[in-house]
Amino acid sequence: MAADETAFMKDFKRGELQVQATSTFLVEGNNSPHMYTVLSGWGFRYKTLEDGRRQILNFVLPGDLVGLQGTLLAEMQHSVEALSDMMLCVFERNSLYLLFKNRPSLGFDVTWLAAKEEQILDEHLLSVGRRSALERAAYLISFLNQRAHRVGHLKEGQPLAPFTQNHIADTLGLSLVHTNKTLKKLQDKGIIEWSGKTCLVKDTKRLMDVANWDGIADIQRPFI
Amino acid sequence: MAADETAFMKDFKRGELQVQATSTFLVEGNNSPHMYTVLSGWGFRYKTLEDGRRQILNFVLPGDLVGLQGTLLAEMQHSVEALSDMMLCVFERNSLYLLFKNRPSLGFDVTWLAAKEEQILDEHLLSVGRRSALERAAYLISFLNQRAHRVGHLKEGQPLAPFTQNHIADTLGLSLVHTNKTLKKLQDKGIIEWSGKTCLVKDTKRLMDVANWDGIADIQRPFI
DNA sequence: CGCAGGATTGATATCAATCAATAACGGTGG
DNA sequence: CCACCGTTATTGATTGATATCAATCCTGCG
Repeated sequence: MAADETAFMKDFKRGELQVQATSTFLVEGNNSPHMYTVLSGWGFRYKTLEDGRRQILNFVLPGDLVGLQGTLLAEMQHSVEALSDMMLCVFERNSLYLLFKNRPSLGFDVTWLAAKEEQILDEHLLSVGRRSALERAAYLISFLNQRAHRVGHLKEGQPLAPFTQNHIADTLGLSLVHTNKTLKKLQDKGIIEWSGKTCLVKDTKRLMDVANWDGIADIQRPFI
Repeated sequence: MAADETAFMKDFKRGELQVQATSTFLVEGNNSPHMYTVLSGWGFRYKTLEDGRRQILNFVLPGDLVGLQGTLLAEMQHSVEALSDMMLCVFERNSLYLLFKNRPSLGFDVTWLAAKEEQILDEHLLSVGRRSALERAAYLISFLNQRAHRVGHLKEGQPLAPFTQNHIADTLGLSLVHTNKTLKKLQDKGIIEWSGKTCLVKDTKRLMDVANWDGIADIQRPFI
């Protein structure tokens, strides 16, 4: 980001928000006046049906934009919850248009991020719709691992954390029990190691193999 | 759209493209130099696994932007196929940034459409991940029907067409046979009527009821 | 008339959900 | 330090939903 852009963003920025692990900071149906960029920590976006069934849509990591839908489409149709403590950069919803007007390149970046999110959802949908339980689990863990490394959220040899098998289940569209058995299979093959609220990937290549997945395109993400 | 914007778009526009029903006009992995807006007809976006399993991600209708991912992220990771004959408005991929620079409000609209697509994918993911076969089918048909009416693609009393139960199956993440049995159930309840490559919604309200779905927010879509 | 693509149906096989315990673990209060 | 408790993980048995297999039936069309 160029110097003048940084200056502009500083102006655009409204403050920082710290949220605690397990707290839901954006709620479906609400009409928050804010939009965020994740500075540190991670969380997830989800929707629920009336009877409580929950589907996790995607995870948010450092550099991700959160709440754009609410900003553009008037109302959030999903909630966002923190997995770890998070630090967020807060923006005023109403000033988004100013960004497009005064800094077209930043507006372009926002669109880039939106398109990227769409691409990820496409892959998730393929996964939930057409991959078997084992393939799905392998894909998800591989995806999370890769993404976490890319944004510098994880160092080499560190496990994904903290999250429960319930989170995995609700992402995969499987029951908790079956998810447990499926993860066990991956563990028995020596591909991953689940322990506590932690998942270590021991063999990235085989994991992607099982998933029948090529990985995330290695393009530089713009940062806003 | 204001008069000067129309003029600008005319300049931006590269021509029109007519595609025949069943032809695939954007292919996964390709790097097309074009981006499109749908003027008439409809089609669908999809991805496939190596062994041929196919997942339909979403449908494209008049007013939709097609190929934005390819433009921003270098490579299309899904294909697009026409269900009916379609007329497309062709744009040059490289000039997208100009649009952001010279007509921020249009850039803003592009982002709006991207966010909307994301919202729809969220709902589809919830559906495929957590709704039962019957609920899923009801949701999908209800969704398509509503969307087709909103964009003026369908008049009152007309059935959705043309598409096969195979398309439905590949959208729902179900097998063809089970999809057939599920649609039959909806038909036996008197909610829909499938005939040939056509599906008529007879009772919108009950359909949404079965699906446990509230419908698409009735916001005006920008047109590009 | 015969053919091809699409729709429909019944029988059977599989995968994943549900039910029901139990085990491991961390945190808390005594 | 220990007993207790809630959350998370694990396991086996059973049920239920959906996939697969194998026909058959339409219907529009050459």
